[in-house]
Amino acid sequence: MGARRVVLLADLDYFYSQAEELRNPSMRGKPVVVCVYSGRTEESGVVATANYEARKYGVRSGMPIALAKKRLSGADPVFLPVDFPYYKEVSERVIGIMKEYSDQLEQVGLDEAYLDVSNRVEDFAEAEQLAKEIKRRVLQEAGLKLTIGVGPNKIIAKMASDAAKPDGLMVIRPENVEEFISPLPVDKIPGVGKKTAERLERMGIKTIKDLAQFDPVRLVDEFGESLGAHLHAASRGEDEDPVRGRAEAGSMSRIITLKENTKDLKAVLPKVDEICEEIHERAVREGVLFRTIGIIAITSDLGIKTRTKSLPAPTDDLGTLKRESSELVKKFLQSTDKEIRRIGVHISDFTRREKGQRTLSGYI
DNA sequence: TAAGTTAATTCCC
DNA sequence: TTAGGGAATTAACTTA
Ligand SMILES: Nc1ncnc2c1ncn2[C@@H]1O[C@H](COP(=O)(O)OP(=O)(O)OP(=O)(O)O)[C@@H](O)[C@H]1O
Ligand SMILES: [Mg+2]
Repeated sequence: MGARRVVLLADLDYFYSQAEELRNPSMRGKPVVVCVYSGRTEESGVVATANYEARKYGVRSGMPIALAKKRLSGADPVFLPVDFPYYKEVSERVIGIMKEYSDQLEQVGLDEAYLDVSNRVEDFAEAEQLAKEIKRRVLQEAGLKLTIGVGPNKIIAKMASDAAKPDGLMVIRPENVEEFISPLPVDKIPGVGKKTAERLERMGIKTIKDLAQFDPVRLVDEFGESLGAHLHAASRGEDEDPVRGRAEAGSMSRIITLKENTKDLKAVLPKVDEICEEIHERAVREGVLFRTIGIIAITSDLGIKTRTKSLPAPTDDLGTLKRESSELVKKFLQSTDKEIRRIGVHISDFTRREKGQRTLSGYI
């Protein structure tokens, strides 16, 4: 029961930029920056990712495009818009190769996958050889570099990969877990983001060593049963979370940036209608019915607000989608004084539309 | 009081 | 100071 595991985390290096270099190899050696343009002004938007040539100049994911341009002036950079369908295609080729190495594969986003190889290897030395083979094959057959972390669980595999990138391989055996994690800052623990790291810092906890020495009862007190226990276990390098395949896509969303911030419902509703039409078209094309409708509003202070409503029955009716989305936006604007910067619509709680299935359409 | 449902948030890529 | 996807937690409410 709960036999010791060998878990591997494979993470493609600077993925979107690397995919672009694959499509156009003449860009290799130059800084390549993949951008999400918002359309508000000519250059508004952020960097999705940048290759390591660009990172040398301090360019990072999430950085405004204008700042990246400034940092790269004179460095002969290439700026490209994101192309999700292409990255998805490239990703599928890579995941296909990895699936040959374990039937326990958990994909995370487009560029990462956990593999539980406990049944395929005898020890960590063998896992290291397997990881080398995966790296070799992904490079030969898909043309991409990646980093692999190997450990006794998902958290350690992930932290090993983070420490080894780019084009790296790091194996952390159980007996080396403590020395590996102790000196690292707490925000290197997967699941500890900005908010949690700030709270820990206020409690005087900066490194994982600090966290390991802290009274677990007080952690649970502070952070609740789940996060408190997770923090304590992680500080000791322990993590039982299994590698498991993820379900098919269960939601669709589309969010846009408005030309100008507004609190005027009449200015937002036409956009909401357009977004609903796009999402509806995709839902019908993919044959899904949705039972939950939501809106996402990013306010001028960049706060993220969501409002959702569950329907009495699944539907794919456009009128219902538009009515409910509009209603949620209207109620949101009535509940606040803030201006809206970005607006989006979200559908979820899918069931597949079976042949000839009918729905309660257009209910009120 | 327990169990299910709904809505909002936090965190991940 | 972006987009689109996912998992998990938690609080509040409903129902049995
Ligand atoms: N803030 C972001 N906004 C939009 N897309 C992002 C953002 N951060 C990461 N991504 C996209 O997700 C992909 C995977 O993210 P990840 O954190 O693995 O970084 P990466 O670009 O692959 O770099 P590396 O893994 O070498 O550090 C990236 O290629 C990237 O383009
Ligand atoms: Mg990556």
